[in-house]
Amino acid sequence: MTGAEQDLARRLGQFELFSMLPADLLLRMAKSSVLHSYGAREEVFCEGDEINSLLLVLEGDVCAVKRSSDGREQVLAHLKAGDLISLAPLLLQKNACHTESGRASHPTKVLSISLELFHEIAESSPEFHRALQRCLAGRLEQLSFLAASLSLQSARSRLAAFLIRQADQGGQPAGITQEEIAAEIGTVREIVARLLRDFARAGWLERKRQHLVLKNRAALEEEAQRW
Amino acid sequence: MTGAEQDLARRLGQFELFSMLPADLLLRMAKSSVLHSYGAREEVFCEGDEINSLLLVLEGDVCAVKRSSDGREQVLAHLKAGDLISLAPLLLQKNACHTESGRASHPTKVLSISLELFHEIAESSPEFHRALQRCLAGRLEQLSFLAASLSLQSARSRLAAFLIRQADQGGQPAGITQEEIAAEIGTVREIVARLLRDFARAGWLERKRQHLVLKNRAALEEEAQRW
DNA sequence: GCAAAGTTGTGACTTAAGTCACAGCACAGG
DNA sequence: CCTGTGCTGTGACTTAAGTCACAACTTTGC
Repeated sequence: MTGAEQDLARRLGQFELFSMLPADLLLRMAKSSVLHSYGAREEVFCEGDEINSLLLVLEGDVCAVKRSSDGREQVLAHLKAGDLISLAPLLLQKNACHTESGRASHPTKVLSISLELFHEIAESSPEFHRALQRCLAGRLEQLSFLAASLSLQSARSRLAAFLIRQADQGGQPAGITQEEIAAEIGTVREIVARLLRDFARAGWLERKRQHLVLKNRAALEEEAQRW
Repeated sequence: MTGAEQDLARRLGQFELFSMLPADLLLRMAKSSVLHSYGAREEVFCEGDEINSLLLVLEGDVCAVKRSSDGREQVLAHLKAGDLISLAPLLLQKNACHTESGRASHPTKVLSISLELFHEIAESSPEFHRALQRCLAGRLEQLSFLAASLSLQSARSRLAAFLIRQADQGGQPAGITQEEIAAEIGTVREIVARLLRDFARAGWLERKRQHLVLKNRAALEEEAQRW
């Protein structure tokens, strides 16, 4: 038993999903797992691939995306530290496949854990079941919101909402290209560019290449509320 | 103990979600529950209302919808016999509110069960937890698909896909208005009318007022595959 | 420092989607 | 049987969104 494995086990125990698991189980997970590292924009998994291990995001951020034949993408979820990848297909059947593709949006570390161990964990603790449920329920709410906003809101409102969300999380929206913003809000790069220009002209923000500074949050919030 | 209650308990036990529960628990559910009936297009619950009991669809079909301020609707899910209503918010916090509105799309019976009893059930059986997870996971996959198709597919393709789905379930798509189809596929009534005309002109279906007869399923399927 | 690759800005254009208006149809209930 | 009410069909129009083309600007790597 190495110190690194104990360290990893401790980190696992800090994730909400695993916080109720006994130390020996965490240690077994740490021991039997394999670590993968990905650079920004690198493909982590691919729609259609068979799921042959449980993938857990250790750090970074993986976007779950669906692609159209003409190369457009829609981001459906962000999987961050402590999140499990392709959880839904995994729970629905044995020998499941990824139903989305995954791309690291930042440098990311992903832990690969054997499926047998996952099923053992799943059986072990009712608390773990509750945590899984909460996790699924949260994603369900997020996706409901996304689907509704794609259907009922304009690209303009979705962009405003996205900017607000970004600002709330990571300080200022930075290090993200217009192409990526487009994939988040369900449109194309040019539309994002034009809308950002509109917002800038209205004095709501300043644009400095991948670094947007919000100047009038209230106005953006109002725009985001339009349904 | 009346015969009706025993009968209800038996029906509950036939739903996948409750099939693992002991007979006495099913009977307690049946006894303490209240039955509500709704006509077609009647409102069952409303976005923003507090969730003060567990709602279970006994028979019929409830659409979970979100509305925009200008009166457009997007259907996000269909809750059928054996499905629980507003499950996600319920699992996420105490004193939760409905995050969508619900409208019966056919005559529908809904059972109202006390939240305390629900929590007791939830604790009782690990099998129940697994069933809940599968239920959540299934809805997650459906919503991912919906969000992706709203973003990446044309209204034309979404309509074709919808017609195929309808045909696969309930025989022929019947008893549904163009307005309702529009809410399903995320567009407005006139677009549905025009697209149906196009399909009819191409000989892919026949339109007879709420009764569509598919004539060329292969062509529709191909249209539905366009991404 | 320069070439290459990626990112952004923008005008001109096309097209899908949505809006408006209104006529015809069907069928439910007096 | 007629009359209201809701559903459908459709043309004309507007607008949001998407496409294309291209110039300019940044960053990266050699």
